Amino acid sequence: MPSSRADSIIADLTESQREAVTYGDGPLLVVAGAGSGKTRVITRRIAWLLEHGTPADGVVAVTFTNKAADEMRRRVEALVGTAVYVTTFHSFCSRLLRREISRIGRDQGFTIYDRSDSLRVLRRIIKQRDLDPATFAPRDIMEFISLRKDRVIGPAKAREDAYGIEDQTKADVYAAYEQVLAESNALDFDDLLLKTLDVFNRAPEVLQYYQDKYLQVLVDEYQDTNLPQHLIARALQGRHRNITAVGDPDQMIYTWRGARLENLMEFEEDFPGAHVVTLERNYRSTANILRASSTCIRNNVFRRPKDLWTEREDGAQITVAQFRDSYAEGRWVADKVSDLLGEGVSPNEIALFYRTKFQSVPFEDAFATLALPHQVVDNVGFFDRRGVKDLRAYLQLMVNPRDNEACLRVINTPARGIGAKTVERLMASAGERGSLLTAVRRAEQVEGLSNRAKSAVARFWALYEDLNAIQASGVADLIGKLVDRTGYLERQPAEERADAEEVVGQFIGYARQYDERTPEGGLMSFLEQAALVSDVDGWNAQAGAVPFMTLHSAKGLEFDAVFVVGCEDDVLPHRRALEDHVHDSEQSALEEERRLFYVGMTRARHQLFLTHSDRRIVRGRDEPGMPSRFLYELPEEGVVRVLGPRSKPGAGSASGFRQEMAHVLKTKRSGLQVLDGDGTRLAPGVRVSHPQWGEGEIIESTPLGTRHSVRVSFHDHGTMTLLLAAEDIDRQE
DNA sequence: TAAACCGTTGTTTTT
DNA sequence: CAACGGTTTA
Repeated sequence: MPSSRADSIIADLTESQREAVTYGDGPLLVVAGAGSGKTRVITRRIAWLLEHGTPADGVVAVTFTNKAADEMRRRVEALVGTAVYVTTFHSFCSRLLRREISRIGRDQGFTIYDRSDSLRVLRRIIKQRDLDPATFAPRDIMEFISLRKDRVIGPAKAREDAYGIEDQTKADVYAAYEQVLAESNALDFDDLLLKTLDVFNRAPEVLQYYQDKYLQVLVDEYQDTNLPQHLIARALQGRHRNITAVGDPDQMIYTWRGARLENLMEFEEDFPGAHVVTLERNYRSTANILRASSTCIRNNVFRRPKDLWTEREDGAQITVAQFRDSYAEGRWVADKVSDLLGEGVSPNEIALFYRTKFQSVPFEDAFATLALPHQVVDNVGFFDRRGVKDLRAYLQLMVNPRDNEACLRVINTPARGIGAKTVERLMASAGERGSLLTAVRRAEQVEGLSNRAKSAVARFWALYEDLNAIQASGVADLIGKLVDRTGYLERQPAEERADAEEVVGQFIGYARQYDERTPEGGLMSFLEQAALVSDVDGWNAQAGAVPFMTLHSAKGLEFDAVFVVGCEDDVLPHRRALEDHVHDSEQSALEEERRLFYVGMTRARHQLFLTHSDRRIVRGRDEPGMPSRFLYELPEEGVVRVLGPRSKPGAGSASGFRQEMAHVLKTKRSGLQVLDGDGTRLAPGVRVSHPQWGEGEIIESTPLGTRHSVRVSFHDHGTMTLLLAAEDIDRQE
């Protein structure tokens, strides 16, 4: 019964896109090259299914990030006016486990441990067992465990498979780690997937319920799914066998996290009778960009050959530019972006990608200097900051009193006289079964505690009860009251106070957004969301700012103009990546790095810039760098190579650099004093004083995230552009 | 107990 | 150059 709306869903699709969208029952694999309309196919297919009788709540679509899920939900809703369940594997599992985890003898109030929580647990176990920290570094053991969890190998099997005493010991630590997490009623990221599989295995009726519920299962980015995710997808498609997997082998970039290309390459064996549709026409990029990226990726040997084609024009040439150092690189990129903005390109349509996060710094400085709007996409970094982690731990402990990790974190934060020895005795008293918090409650009976310690612990217990009694109108309100009652800010050391205030303020702001979006949400789901955020989730695509992000975060996005910076050997490809033993050979590790480069290039619609420097600062050291070997793999045609200025900064500004030299100050202790008004306002006309440059007047002030880019005309030293954060300004008394 | 000090160590990517 | 761990000191 194709309605006219159903017709319009496929009206503007090509033959092969239409084939994928309208395919009937049974497993379907869509191998979709970069820019071939993958997202379009998946959203249209959902719309098509809904128009052809599938009820809205019979669909589950899985994407890679929450951001992508929101976007897809929005698009489907725009097409057919119905909301469907679009989620990530981890959110899906977490939500499922909140309902079903009792089936495997666990409690639904579980805490989700992130990597740093897991590392703390491991550190404790390692110390407890007196293991040599050189052979048994927490990171190494974490890797050992995670590698096994990605392959659905439990501690017992790990122990069996262990070859040599070292792996045996690691397997023992793995077993202990599992026990500690169970005692704390905590799950790590991998557990979310594994426990879901456990539930499916141990309670077939639960699996059957979900199989009956989800008549259509769609999974995006299938090339980056790991074994547990593959098994979950396969379990869900159960009897109806309606699964749609979409992916591109050339964009597999998560081997180190357990991604298995086999999930995609052997799809037809895992899902017998599967239909395969291949999309090879690229609609996104100019012919130059497509040619360059295809030429490069063709160097991968472990690859099923695929030839993307386009009917587009050659377009602008790709620029490969070389610089003296990363600061020159930053200035040039900022200058180019400034030109693009001048030509009317929206800042939302320009992006900057790098291999590693720390590479953002010189670019942030350069952009700030020219007052160019930009946003460093690093959500996870925010949730990892100390203040946020502390407050989250308090909240977590309220939801899950057994969470020993959270308890350990907050019991003496801020300092309240409960030292390491006291904590140790409490832990000993809690023993195998009871939680640390139980020991806190019964501090009176704990042996070996001084009266002073006992009363300090009793005060902490009173505080905990007090926190639990808080009546709050929402999560933001709750956090606010929590900060008050714990004295979190007041007891912060003076120099960290401003920093902590800012972090707390931002966290409350985040919670307020949550309260507004999900008024019925509740604390547990807030914490869950906070635990499962990804970097790109925090990026506002409409913010009018150029996003800076890692190549990994860039997957699935597209922009008019793209800058891939730091294209140097040891960075891209990354040295550590080539040493990684997750890969079975250095060759395959190199190929993954090449795919990463490929992902970056293929994000660009019209303009692509690839930059590299001869020197860069690594760990405070100035180190030489060679052009990335990938740059030599680009074709001659459609690529122009330019050399940045060789001269020292400031000494002549040959090729279009801004004449006015700007000084970017370190964010701390700039020593700038505001002489007018309340001493904090950074508006034009306000007089300021600087220890080095004397007095001046603000000409222009542009907010840049948490900072301000401020142009100041100094009476004796001309115009400077300063990058200022609130704590940089010495308030006048 | 906690603050202050000092030396070592490490940095890839992230749900 | 940070961040963290371990030590010493008040």
